[in-house]
Amino acid sequence: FDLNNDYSLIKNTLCAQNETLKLATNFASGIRILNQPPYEMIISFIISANNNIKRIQSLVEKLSAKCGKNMGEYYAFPTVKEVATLSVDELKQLGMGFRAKYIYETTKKLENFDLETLRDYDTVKLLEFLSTLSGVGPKVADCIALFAYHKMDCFPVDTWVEKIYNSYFSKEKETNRAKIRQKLVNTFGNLSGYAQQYLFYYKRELDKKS
DNA sequence: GGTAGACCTGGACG
DNA sequence: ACGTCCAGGTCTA
Repeated sequence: FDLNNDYSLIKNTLCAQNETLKLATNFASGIRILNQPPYEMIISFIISANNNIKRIQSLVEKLSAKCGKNMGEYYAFPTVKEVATLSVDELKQLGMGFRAKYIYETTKKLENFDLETLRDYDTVKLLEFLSTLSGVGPKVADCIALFAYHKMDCFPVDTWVEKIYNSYFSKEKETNRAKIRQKLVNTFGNLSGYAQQYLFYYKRELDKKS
């Protein structure tokens, strides 16, 4: 948890942006941006591509059970060295599908790389590096930068954000996610990550009810 | 440099 | 029941 940040100040700033943010911050008031382990985020978000949340969770658990440390009640998310012992075929047997190759290649590349060194990078450099990993595109790179490296000037644009943008932030329909990202980051600056989280959960909850 | 299609898998939908 | 569609995108042509 990043308890050092003043969330009430952040919320007030975001509220002032527009009416949707006002609703979103009030609704999802308990949101916090976590600092998750980089490798775990990388693999988890590679798995998330063109997948549904239930299956994403299931696959993460299967991978953990396959090669993660037994913690008694559960299995820890495996280290890069542990995943590196698996073949593409074994990853496919877990149900990773076309992502098996991405996980394999990315893990091989990171096996002898210290992901902590990336903490010194600025956001642009970090995204640039992450994008070189197999299975990591713009959206996944943003998620890793935000959730593992706490880069708050990132705004991951997924299908939900695209819907939100076209519903509340734009008159004309925009499908180019790079453009959507650019506009949102221009709007929210260093609070982009927070805005994304508030809007994301707000929209998802909104759709559940209807 | 920007844009369609394909892509594992399994739960939901008709 | 059983084919079709779709899901927190990325890769390739």
